[in-house]
Amino acid sequence: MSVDNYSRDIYHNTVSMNHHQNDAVAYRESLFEKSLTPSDVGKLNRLVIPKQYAEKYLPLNNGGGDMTAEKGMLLSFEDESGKSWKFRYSYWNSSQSYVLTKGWSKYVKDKHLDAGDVVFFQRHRFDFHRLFIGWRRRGEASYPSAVSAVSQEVHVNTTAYWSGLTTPYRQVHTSTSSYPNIHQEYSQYGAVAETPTVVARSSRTVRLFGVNLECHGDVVEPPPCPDGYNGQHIYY
Amino acid sequence: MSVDNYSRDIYHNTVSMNHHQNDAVAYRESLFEKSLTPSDVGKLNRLVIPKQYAEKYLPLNNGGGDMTAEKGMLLSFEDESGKSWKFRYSYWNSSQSYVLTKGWSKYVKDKHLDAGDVVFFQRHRFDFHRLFIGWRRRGEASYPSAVSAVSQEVHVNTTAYWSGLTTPYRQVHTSTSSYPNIHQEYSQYGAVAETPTVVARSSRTVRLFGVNLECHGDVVEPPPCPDGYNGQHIYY
DNA sequence: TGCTGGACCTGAAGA
DNA sequence: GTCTTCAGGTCCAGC
Repeated sequence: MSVDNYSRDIYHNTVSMNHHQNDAVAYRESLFEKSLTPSDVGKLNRLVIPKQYAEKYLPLNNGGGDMTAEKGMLLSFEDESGKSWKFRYSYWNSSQSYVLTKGWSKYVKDKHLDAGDVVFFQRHRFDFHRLFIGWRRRGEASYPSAVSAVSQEVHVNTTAYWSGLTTPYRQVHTSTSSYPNIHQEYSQYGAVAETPTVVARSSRTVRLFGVNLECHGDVVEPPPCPDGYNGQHIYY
Repeated sequence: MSVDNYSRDIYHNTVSMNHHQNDAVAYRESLFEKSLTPSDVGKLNRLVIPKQYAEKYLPLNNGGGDMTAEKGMLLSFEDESGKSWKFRYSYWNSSQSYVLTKGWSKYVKDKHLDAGDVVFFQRHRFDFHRLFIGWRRRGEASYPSAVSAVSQEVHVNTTAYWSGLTTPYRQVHTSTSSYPNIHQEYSQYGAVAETPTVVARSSRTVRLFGVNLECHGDVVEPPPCPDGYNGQHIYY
């Protein structure tokens, strides 16, 4: 059993759940979102990830000499229904850009996404290995979507203490940890394992996957996506 | 220092120079020329090289197991001002054609080329690694252009002896020699190195880059581009 | 075959 | 001016 299966939904019974959600949504934190361009939903079958977000939250170079960086990697994201979506994530040297390729067109079709619609990305607040993807129609505020509604709720619930963990991936992960979700299979629906392996041991240290993480109070960084992506790319 | 730097312009001071030229132009020999199609100067950003000339003078498969053939290669051409132009040169299986892609559109813009204009390609008579590119307006004879004027002059000066070297590239180059100009930087303007490494040693042998080349008198081949390209692609 | 996706390229726009 | 980003393209191998 993988470490992720151990750690899934450890707060399932300790946090009030929004009835729209199936899986510890209160512990998702927003990373970034993007208003989809015509190309993102067209025949190019790829999503360009704005470089600033890619390098901050979805590093290809996995903290060290990981060879997967060259040829890209597979990332798994859970959607609002708990379904797992796998996308190939890579860097295109020619255009100096980060892209989701393989699997992206299926997602666009499944959700009937159009240009101007918004996709957003989240991760588990404590388990950075768990990534989430959501979407909403263009023009909609973020609350009508169930997932993003809770995303808001999570934001409200964020304490000053935990905001210290809202840092770019590589700042809290050592080079020895493998990248989130690569080639990992998640169960189709909500997890059931409740054996906790993430335990808050003091006000300043969290043991996460066998690693003690210091949560420095002096790390003051705004939440990664507090007000959404003020996109330059608005269509319609 | 590369072999090209050694061998550049070794005849600079031994041959009368056309005052329009900057760099041993008397030793350029025409390879082929092409009347540009609308596509060649349009948004496709590529020049189709007629297959017969491509295979004769710009072989992608560099005489052996060179891996650069698969992904194409970078070729450098000097223009009439001595400026170096790099083009990606490759073979498109889908259309069974040879093309210059990357860099081509810049050249078209820089020279303000239109459909019907003519581009021509030359190489150094003794140093096949040096390639040249030139152009003229549609309808112009080849003499008004400085470069092509000298090209004519060179042709006149060609002796029966030297015409034995006017052979397809692969006939005089072994598989051990790397391809011309790949990733090589030329100085922006005329070369200054005058140390000769090309030495005529007898009436039948030329030492070129450390290789003795036999110049058989019975090799009778017409000059590669005696009268220009009798193009099928004439516009206007 | 047609479609997906992998790698490449360019032009426009902004910094 | 130059440099970077990225939207909108290309070709083509594989399925």
